[in-house]
Amino acid sequence: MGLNDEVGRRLRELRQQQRLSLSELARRSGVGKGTLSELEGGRRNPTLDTLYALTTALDSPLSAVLSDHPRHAFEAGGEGVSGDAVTAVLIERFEEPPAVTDVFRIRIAAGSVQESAAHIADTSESLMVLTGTAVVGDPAQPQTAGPGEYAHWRADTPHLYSAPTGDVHGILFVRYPRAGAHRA
Amino acid sequence: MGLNDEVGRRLRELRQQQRLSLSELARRSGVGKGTLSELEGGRRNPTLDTLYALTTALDSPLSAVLSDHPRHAFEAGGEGVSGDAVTAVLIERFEEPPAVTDVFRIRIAAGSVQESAAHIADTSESLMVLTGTAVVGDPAQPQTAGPGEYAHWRADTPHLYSAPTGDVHGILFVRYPRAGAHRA
DNA sequence: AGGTGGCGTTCTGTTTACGGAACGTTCTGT
DNA sequence: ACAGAACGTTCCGTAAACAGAACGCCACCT
Repeated sequence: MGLNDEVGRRLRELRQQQRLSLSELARRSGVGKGTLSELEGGRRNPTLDTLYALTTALDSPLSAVLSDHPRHAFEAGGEGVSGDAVTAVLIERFEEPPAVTDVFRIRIAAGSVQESAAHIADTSESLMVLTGTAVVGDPAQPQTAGPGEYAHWRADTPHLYSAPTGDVHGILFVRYPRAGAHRA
Repeated sequence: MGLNDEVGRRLRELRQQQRLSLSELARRSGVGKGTLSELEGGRRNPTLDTLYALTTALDSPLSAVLSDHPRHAFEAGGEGVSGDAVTAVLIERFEEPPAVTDVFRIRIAAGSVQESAAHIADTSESLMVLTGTAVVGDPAQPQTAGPGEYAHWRADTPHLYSAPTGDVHGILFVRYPRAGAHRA
């Protein structure tokens, strides 16, 4: 049930869908046909270059051959249940001398509450809600933001994310100083 | 030109986002730290197993590290609201029954002023400034927003975008009622 | 100060993914 | 029947990806 079995299987499927022989794909991609044979059989652990050469020759994106695991846990580790209450994917990162801003596409699962530990000093977060109603920020004085609304809070203290009434989608901004100090 | 440079760069970004040291990530993923160091430097051609071990330890999907979607989608993304002074690329669109929200990556050229005509009724816009200082909104009472700050204005009247002191980068939200009949 | 422990890089020996050659098989055509 | 050619698999020498050790650096101890 290896990852390489999976990738090999997909590779073979893709090739056969295009009515290409193993030899022909090897020729077009520049990959040795022995390599390709063992790869499709899941008996090899391909390098990125090899995968890229093959998917390109198959006119497919790399993702066509990788088991797409579209889950990303936000703020994993730390305390508490880092479950699937909040998922976030980085879509942009801005760096300028004094600070860095990360822009995430975020989803808060319906009915869930997640508390996040403090980040480094002078970190702040902002949320633009796209759909749903979010309750976020300081646990003592949380803010509520609905579709099209905006919230801003300090993130150098513990803070929470929750979606009491239904799934929330939004864009989250995390802004923190550029200095590289570590906290305990 | 390397695919491996790109992957290495993303890997490092992801790791730093999570405030993990190289050594710590190596420990958690079971990947040798020498390997990880050279990988982040683009001096290696990682195998699938290695990539998977790393992205799993980073709680990210494999695709987060493959130049496939995340950032190239922006460059490829076509639809823009472009004038002389303002360039914008759509990065996300949310549709829910009452309204649609478009999320743009926006740049306002230094020293420029652009006025936009009124959009349809009940349209509003919000801007999160990432770098620079923007002056935006109602021409009679424009708002100023610096890095990390936020502005919101009605867009069903003429409104302006300007960057008096230097290039401005940000994320622009345009929210408008859903086209067509009002359905409950 | 010396010591301790973290960091990221470079070095080293082992393992293995690679391209290509050699192989057995099957399917043409003459 | 026998080429001839294509197929996919297995073999082989080489290049390189790997884990881990050794290194130099810096911060914080006692």
